[in-house]
Amino acid sequence: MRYSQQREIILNLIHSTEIHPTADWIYSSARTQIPNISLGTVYRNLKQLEHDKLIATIFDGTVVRYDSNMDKHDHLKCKICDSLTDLTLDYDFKTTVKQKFNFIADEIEITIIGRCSKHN
Amino acid sequence: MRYSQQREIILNLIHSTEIHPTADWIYSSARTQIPNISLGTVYRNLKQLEHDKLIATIFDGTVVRYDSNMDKHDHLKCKICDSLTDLTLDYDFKTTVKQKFNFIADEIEITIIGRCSKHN
DNA sequence: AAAATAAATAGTAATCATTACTATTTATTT
DNA sequence: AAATAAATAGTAATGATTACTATTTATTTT
Repeated sequence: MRYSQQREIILNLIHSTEIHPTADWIYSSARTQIPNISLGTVYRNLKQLEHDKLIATIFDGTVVRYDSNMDKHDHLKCKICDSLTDLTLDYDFKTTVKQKFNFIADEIEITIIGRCSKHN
Repeated sequence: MRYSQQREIILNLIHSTEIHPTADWIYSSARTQIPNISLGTVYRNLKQLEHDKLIATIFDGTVVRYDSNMDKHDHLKCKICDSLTDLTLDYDFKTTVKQKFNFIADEIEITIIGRCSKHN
């Protein structure tokens, strides 16, 4: 993968925030640095960065968000402020589903939806 | 909510299958019974049925699926055949996140991704 | 049972996120 | 410095979903 300033800015933006930004947020933010960056460039680079395991994709309902935290973790989603917060839960479902369903688990996605500490 | 044949057919279709169908599958299937049913009618009714808690929405990556199983349950997603299977896991994360994060959990979505018994 | 009504429909246009395409630019190699 | 192939900007196309509107239809009222 050849260097590009666009990709570096996109990756830095994702690392700069905890909000788990959308492609559109990244596009708007990148434009303050490269005003004529193309939205297609953002999407292409997001795909490449995900493929190279430098960022992760989160499916938040129907919208796609990006995460710079590559460690195994789960999410808290606040219905009121729409925030998505990382947390690490303790479980061993892989063993359970192998035994009960003969299912080989590669990943486990857990999202807990409710009200965060600021909104209850 | 006034009766309509279209809504009845849509609800029956969702109850008739285990595949957790998409709006498009429901539209195609409904057309065998009402050839000129409108796609907008399908979407409008899906929303109404969900609002009235007769069906549930599942976000499978970026695609939306519909589920007639309204009991609390989780999903196994096979990467090979793309099937989505219901299962019920045992956990108590609500207590954990209340204690550790003062987060009030309403729902918990768990999807286990991997290979089902037919594909390993 | 017929007329009135408001909800639901079909069909089409609009929107939104994402992907595809292409001529031009640019990082890297020769 | 020239060659080359990857990356870009800009635009068009796609796919899922929603919005709009004239017409139809289930239900209520008379």
